[in-house]
Amino acid sequence: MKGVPVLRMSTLFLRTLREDPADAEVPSHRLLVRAGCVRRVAPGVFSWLPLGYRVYRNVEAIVRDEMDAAGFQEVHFPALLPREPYETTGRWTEYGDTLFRLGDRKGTDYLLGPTHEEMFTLMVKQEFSSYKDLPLSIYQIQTKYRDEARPRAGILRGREFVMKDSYSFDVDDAGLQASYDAHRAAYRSTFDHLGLSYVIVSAMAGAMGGSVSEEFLAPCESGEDTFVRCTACDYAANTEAVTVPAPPQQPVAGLPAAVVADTPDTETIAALVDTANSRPDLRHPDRDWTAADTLKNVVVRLTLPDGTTEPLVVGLPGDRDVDLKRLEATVSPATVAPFEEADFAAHPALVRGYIGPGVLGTAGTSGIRYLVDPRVVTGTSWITGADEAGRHVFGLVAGRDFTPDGTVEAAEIRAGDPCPACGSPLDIARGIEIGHIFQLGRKYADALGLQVLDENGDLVTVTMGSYGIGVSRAVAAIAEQNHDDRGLIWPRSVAPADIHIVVAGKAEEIAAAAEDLAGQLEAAGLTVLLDDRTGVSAGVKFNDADLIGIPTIVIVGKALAEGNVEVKDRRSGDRHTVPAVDAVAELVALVNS
RNA sequence: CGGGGCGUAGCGUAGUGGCUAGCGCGCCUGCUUUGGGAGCAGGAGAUCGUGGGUUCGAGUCCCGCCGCCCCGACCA
Repeated sequence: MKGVPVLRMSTLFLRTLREDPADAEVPSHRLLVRAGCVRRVAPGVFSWLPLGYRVYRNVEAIVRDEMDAAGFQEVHFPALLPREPYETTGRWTEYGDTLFRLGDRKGTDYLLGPTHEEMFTLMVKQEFSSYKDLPLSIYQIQTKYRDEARPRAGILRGREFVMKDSYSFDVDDAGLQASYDAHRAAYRSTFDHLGLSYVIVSAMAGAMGGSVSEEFLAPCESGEDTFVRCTACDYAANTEAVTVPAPPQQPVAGLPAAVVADTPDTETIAALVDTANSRPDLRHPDRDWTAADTLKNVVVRLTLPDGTTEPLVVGLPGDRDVDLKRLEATVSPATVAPFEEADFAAHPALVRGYIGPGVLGTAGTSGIRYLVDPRVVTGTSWITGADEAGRHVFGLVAGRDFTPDGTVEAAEIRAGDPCPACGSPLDIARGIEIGHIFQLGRKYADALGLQVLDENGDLVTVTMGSYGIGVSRAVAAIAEQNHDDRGLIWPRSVAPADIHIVVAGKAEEIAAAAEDLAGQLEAAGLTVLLDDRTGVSAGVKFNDADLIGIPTIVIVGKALAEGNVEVKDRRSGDRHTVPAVDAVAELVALVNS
């Protein structure tokens, strides 16, 4: 931001708050509100005030510059979109209540774009028809709308937000991989320049469709995504995308036959294990039974986008809970809900507390789809329900006594679980999703008929990638990672100004010296916030400066008597005196370093 | 979606069915102050989220709705 006039606190449209707003919990929300950066307008909808908007614009400019530098071309779509393209790809339905829908005066359906794959696909279809035109990567920076069930944490998860979304178009898989890699590299550079620390994790494509997908997560407590990181190798994944390593299959020959036992009042795993260990006829010959010896069968109700529902049973070791997010990610776009009384009433074959594989499976008597955890491999032996009240079966062997319809990744992931890549223990942490890159493949091109002629004159369907950066969310993520108990600490690259000058003292020479310094810094191309308020005590100004979080604070005050000013580093708190005549050179060097 | 908590001035809050809804911060005026959230005096600012109900009387009790925050969603 060269040549920007000095911002003056005396006239700035800003009111800082001395106390935390009562409705803000996470640090970024609290501090962005207190520092006068944003204000809430409606649930999940925020306005930007001057200081916050400067940060926002800096973030946006860095994103734009990086995209341009990578050779991607900027376009711009409307946020208000017609229904038809989204109907064609099925997302008018798949997006469900998350889609903001509206009608015009004639009753025609419109939507506010949650993301723009359809529009980009159609635009390329309209303009290009030859392989010679590809590869192509185009992007926009635009306001998106998603009617989130639960907006939260200020601008971390809003219903209106700004996203940079890119789309790549290639004739073949190798081209898609190259475009994907180019975006991945551009994203790394972007987040580096934004001053964010991040990890790249394997992810689930979800409703977006496609195969390969990675997320850029900014690790922090307030994050909504849980991810794992290997303590030994470089494996990292969203918990939704972690694949549980399957143990080797065991020979079934020689295993004892399954035995059904009366086990009254053992509707919970804990009660079942206690009973099994306390009864001589059920005891394990060598050791105590544990919950991991049981096969727990959890029933859920899937709701498909068209509103129809179907039951699904997930079988998993009894010491594990079902992670609904993981399950939902694998069955998307269907949603998952717990099975309720009415559901059990409709399926009498399911005996609560005693459900077992006996009746399960699409080929079983119940006809209910039965998927199991990858640990339930052929040859493993289980204690599980006998499908009769008060009875369990011991020694039921997978692959011999029952055959599930398939496996599913739905069990909770715990710290210490083995890494799927190397077997070392996994760590668990939380992060904010700041970027997501997908190899979409041909889902949208197929649905919308995006084809080009190849060098042989044959029509081929284009393969696509889609890539998003949460621009407004990045502002909040940066705030989450860069603050202390006194306020924000912006990275230099996005700070609302380069230098914050505090006029500490009422002497005219002090004000004049501060003005002079501000003018020189401005002339040198730095952006300056000058606290020139009169009648405001130095303490108030110092506190506001710490709250606002410009990385370098220059105090013009009592040191001026010796011809000095003080330069304070916001992050470290270190301060030192500098001869006023040398200040400009030092500050320019500091900012450009 | 479910459960819990909350909603009083720009912000933070007190208010136990009964007087003109109180306090701090912020804001305005004046004077004094001015290096880590100054002092004194005076002042403006509230349909107590909203709609209904109970009551002689409701910020206070009841119900609906809206909004905010937190937790939860399976234990077979």
